[in-house]
Amino acid sequence: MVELLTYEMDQVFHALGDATRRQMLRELAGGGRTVSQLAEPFAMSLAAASKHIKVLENAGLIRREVLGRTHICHLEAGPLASAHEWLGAYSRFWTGRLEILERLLREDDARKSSTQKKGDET
Amino acid sequence: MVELLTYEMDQVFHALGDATRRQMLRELAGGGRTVSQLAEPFAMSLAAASKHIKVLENAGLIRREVLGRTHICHLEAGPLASAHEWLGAYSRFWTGRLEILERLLREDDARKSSTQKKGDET
DNA sequence: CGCATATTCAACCACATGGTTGAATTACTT
DNA sequence: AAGTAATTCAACCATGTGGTTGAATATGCG
Repeated sequence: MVELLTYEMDQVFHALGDATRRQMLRELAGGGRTVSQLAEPFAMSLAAASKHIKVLENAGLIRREVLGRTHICHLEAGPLASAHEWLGAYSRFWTGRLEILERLLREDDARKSSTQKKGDET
Repeated sequence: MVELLTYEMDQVFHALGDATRRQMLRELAGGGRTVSQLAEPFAMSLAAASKHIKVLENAGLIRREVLGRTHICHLEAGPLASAHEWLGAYSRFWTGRLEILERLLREDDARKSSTQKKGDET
C-alpha cells in the first residue's frame, strides 16, 4: 500500500472534512458520474460543486475521464486506504474500551428489561 | 460503536487534516501529556499549539483533566473509530485493486532484478 | 503575600475556504 | 454556422484558519 506524504494526508483528511465531498464519494461508490450528476443533489451552484470536485481530485480521491465536454469522475480508493491505515494504528485504543462499553450497555439493557417486566406485572 | 453526526464527522476529519494535530495525537498515544508537553516539539507559540489542542478537543479526539494549573490531555479514540469505520465502507474498492497492484509491482521487481543480474555479469 | 508557572484570551494579520455570478472555454447538435 | 450543453474560470464576498503578541486568568511555591 502506498504511504502518503504528510501534505497528501493533509489533503485527504481535509477533503473528507466536508459533508458535501463525503456525499460525493458515496455517490461515486456506485460507479462513475459526470460533474453535473455529482452536483445535482446539492443546493449550490455548479461552480461551487465543481470546486468541491477539484478538492477531491487534488487529494487524489477521484480521477476524471474526459470524453469531449463530459467529465466522468471515478473513485480512487488508494488514499482512503492510506487514511484508513493511519487510523487503524489507533485501533488498540478503541477495541478494548468499546468492548467494555458495549458489555456495560448490554448489562444495563438486561437490567432495564428485567425491571420493566416487573413493572408490567404490577 | 457510536455513530457520529454529520457535523461531528466534519470536525473529526478537519482536525485530522493538519499535520501538527496528527502529530499531537501520536504523542498522546504514548499516554497523557500536559499542554506544554504537547506544544514543545513545535516551532510555534504556546497559544498556537493551544488552539490546535482546542480543535482536537472540540472534535472529541482528546479529553483534558485539569489538575490545578496543569491540563493533562488524553486520547479519546471513539471518534477515530467512527472515522475508521466510515473509511472501512470503501475497503472493497482498495482491497482487490491493491492486491493486483502489489502483484504487478512484485513481478516488475523480479524482472528488474533478473535484468540487473545480467547487467552485472557483463 | 509576592513571584512563578501553566494556560487561555483577545486582537491582529495574511491567507484559505466555500459560496455566488457572469463570462469563457470546449465540445456537440441541428 | 448558430445554438446548446458541460464545465471551468475569474472576481467577489463573508467567514474561517492558523499563526503572532501581549494581557489576563488560575494555580502553585517559598
